[in-house]
Amino acid sequence: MAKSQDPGAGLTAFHGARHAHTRCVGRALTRAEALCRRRGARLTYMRRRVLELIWDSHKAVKAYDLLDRLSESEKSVRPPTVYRALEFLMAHGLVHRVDSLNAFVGCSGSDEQHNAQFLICQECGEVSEMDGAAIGKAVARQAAEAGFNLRRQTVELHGECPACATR
Amino acid sequence: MAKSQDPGAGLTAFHGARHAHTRCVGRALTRAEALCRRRGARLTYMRRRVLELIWDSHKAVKAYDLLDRLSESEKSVRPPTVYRALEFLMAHGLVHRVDSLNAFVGCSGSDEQHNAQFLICQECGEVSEMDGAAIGKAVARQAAEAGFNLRRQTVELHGECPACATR
DNA sequence: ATCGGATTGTTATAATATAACATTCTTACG
DNA sequence: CGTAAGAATGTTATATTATAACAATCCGAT
Repeated sequence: MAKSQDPGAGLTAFHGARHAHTRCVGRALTRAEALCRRRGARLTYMRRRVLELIWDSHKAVKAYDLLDRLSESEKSVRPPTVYRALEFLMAHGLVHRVDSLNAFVGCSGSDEQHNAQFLICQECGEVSEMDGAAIGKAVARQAAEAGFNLRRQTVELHGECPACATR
Repeated sequence: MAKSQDPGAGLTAFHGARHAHTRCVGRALTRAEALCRRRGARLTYMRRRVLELIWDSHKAVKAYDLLDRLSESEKSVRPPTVYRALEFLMAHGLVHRVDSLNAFVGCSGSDEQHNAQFLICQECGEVSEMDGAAIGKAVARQAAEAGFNLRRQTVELHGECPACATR
């Protein structure tokens, strides 16, 4: 249940230097389109463009890097444009904000509401999303014990990904 | 083991509107002094001043709020001064940065290295530090399963504290 | 065809943080 | 003591991240 049958495409795995990344991007865009259609939300040109750029790698991307890259292809783009697109994408769970990096990463989880946790490699910068049920439960339980009404969790784990750790 | 014998002074508890807060501040300063003496670190006037201001409440404080408050008592203080004091205090584990708030909170944990987790009330803004062993273990285990070499964790839980939840 | 809401453009600025170099303070040592 | 060396702070400037406010445009429903 936790393991993917397709190594390299697992949702919680780190990705090697050369995996078929086009597929990751394709999958993300397909999912975004389907999700927006279902919800009657508009995946406009700019929003799709930002999503593509975010999925350009498995690293978290800074808003102003997106801005620069957009400004290469489009005519000069301003901060609000990028932040609005990010806001939309986050609202629909297509992108996550990584608070400890002030950066954004594509959501590789399910459509459903999920408590995302992130493994962040300090070496290569790759970010891997987990839906760690055990962590989620431990968090929920401890919050409950403290009489705390839990609404949202930020779990960001910094260290070395398997590839960088063994290097 | 998880429960404090002294309600109102427990390390992982939220604090009521009127608890004897002078004691919290006093405890924090005493601890800071002892710790710095032990380590041969200098708890200078400015560092102590910043620590006091942070402990003025159990809420997370923004760097520029510290700046403003310092500028009331001292002659105009500039950002680097505050950030340097914060850097020192964080390096010695006397203060934590709450990434999801871009703000800082006094450390109420032990001197030892601890994996702090934060309960953050969205209503009143109070922040309560936990050292949730269960969470820490779940996190460590899941990281290990992913072949991830864990170095640092950011666990910030947003919701309503007991007082605000029942209101 | 056109009205109304959603989206994007544009300008300005707020909020957060650090670089780089000058000055002052403290301490250890002669 | 006096002073040299390193630590800490002051100062100036600027980088980075994010949002407010209002104008223009697009797009779908009537």
